[in-house]
Amino acid sequence: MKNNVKIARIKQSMTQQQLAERVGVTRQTIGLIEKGQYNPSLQLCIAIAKELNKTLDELFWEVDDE
Amino acid sequence: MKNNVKIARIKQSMTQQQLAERVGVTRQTIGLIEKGQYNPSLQLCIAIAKELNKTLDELFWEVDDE
DNA sequence: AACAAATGTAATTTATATATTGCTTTTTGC
DNA sequence: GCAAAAAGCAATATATAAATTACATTTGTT
Repeated sequence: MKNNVKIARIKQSMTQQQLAERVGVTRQTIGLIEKGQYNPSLQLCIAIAKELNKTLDELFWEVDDE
Repeated sequence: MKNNVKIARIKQSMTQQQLAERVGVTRQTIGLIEKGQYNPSLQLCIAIAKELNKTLDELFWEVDDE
């Protein structure tokens, strides 16, 4: 479940906390998603993508593992 | 939670049952996703997209409501 | 070195996606 | 029109995403 959330978030100079608040989840949830340990819901993925000015594909589609 | 799964599935002349089997869920789950009543997991969205030869964006991104 | 902010991590609880079963309704081919 | 397949729908059970709380570690700043 690799993804590009962390990179995109840092490019926007946003903390996990800030992103979490804006999409309505906790900091821990964002942390685990970035770590690739969670299988987030589609709604959450969409909310994150919109906050980071990315599309689903840019963040979650065919992300090269490791 | 509108999406383009039903359209894409029919274009591939696949039944809900067949798609369900190929992505490893039940027919009911596919039915509810197509109806827009579910908030599926990212993994399932990716599996569906791959089976239908689409990307996440094509199936789930900014789908015009009705 | 000391402090603070950001992040990592872990246990427990709660909400909800998905499974299972069963029945009904619609669609499609003969 | 009839039969079978496909799809809609609903109740209950189970697995897991996400919340909550709490503490540890890292990173940057003075």
